[in-house]
Amino acid sequence: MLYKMQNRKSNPARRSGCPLNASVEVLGDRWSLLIIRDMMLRGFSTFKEFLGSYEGIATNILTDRLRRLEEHGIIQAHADPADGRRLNYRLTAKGIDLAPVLTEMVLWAAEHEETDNQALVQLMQKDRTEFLAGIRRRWDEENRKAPKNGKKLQVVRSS
Amino acid sequence: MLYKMQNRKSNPARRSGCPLNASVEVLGDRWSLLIIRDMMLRGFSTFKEFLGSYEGIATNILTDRLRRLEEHGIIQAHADPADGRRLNYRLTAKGIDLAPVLTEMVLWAAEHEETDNQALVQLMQKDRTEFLAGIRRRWDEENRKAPKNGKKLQVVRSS
DNA sequence: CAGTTCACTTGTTAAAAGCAAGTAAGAACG
DNA sequence: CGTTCTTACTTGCTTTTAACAAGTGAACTG
Repeated sequence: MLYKMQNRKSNPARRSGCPLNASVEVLGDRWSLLIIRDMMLRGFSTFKEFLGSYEGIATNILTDRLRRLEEHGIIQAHADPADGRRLNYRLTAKGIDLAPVLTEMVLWAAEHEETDNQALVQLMQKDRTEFLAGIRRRWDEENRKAPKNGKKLQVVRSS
Repeated sequence: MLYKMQNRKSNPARRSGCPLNASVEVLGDRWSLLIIRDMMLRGFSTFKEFLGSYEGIATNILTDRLRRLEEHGIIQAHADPADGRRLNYRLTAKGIDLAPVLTEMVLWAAEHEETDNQALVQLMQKDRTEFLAGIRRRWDEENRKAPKNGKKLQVVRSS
């Protein structure tokens, strides 16, 4: 098992109460933020889409990260009403609130590292507030229609 | 060896050109950001101080993270002119530019997780721009006096 | 109802983290 | 000026986590 099962409430033995440490314990690995990026910026929502992302995550790691993000209340899995095999993962309010973090990380890297995707970066640089408002707007819209058809899962996880 | 040695310029085989991925590859682990926090917010600068931080990093991991952060140009080691044993680590301009990232991570965790240090959080919430300006100001001051006595190391690393 | 797609599992190997102990260069004290 | 202490590491070993490859079962598709 990749991660020991933990009571899904609050903080099961955190290293410290520092808020930065809390963020690091949730997001401080090589994949979680990339999954959130794919959902927030590219509109991805399924296992297969995440798998196909350029960086190439392994299936077991992806499964584990999706479970962790769900345990931390950052994403939620919804059964697709049109296809029983498919799970649609969506960002929660807590998840979409990570937009400023992602934005600052993108801006920092764009300034100090060699990176691609200048279009996105320029959007962020031009008016960060408006960029964030746009992300929020899209999320609001998706959530206004989505919960009607794809209802929350009863059984979140089998094991 | 904890990390394979890599040419210290630019991007030695990055997973993708996405700026977020660049940030994640540099900062996406359980310790780097905490070390940066200690330097930025608590004024720590020596190996011993980092070691004593609450989360309890191991000596070999700390050595490795300091080396990585230095390789990425986020910190710089300076020989202490008053004590030849001691190295003073200081944030570079690239390093201090991480202040907005840290701030957003702290604010996110403060809002969505159970955390301590409400004093710091309220400072950030009240006026984020002024908070960031304060960090920058302190860094400017420290750099105005520091480079005079503690000059840059000739031999950065032995191996 | 044979084949395919989707979201995982399982098994194995590689890499990284964590722990304990040791070390070398330098400083402080007597 | 030699013993002791401090700082910043190394080294060796064990545990945990990540990565890679292959397989599985339920659900859809032609």
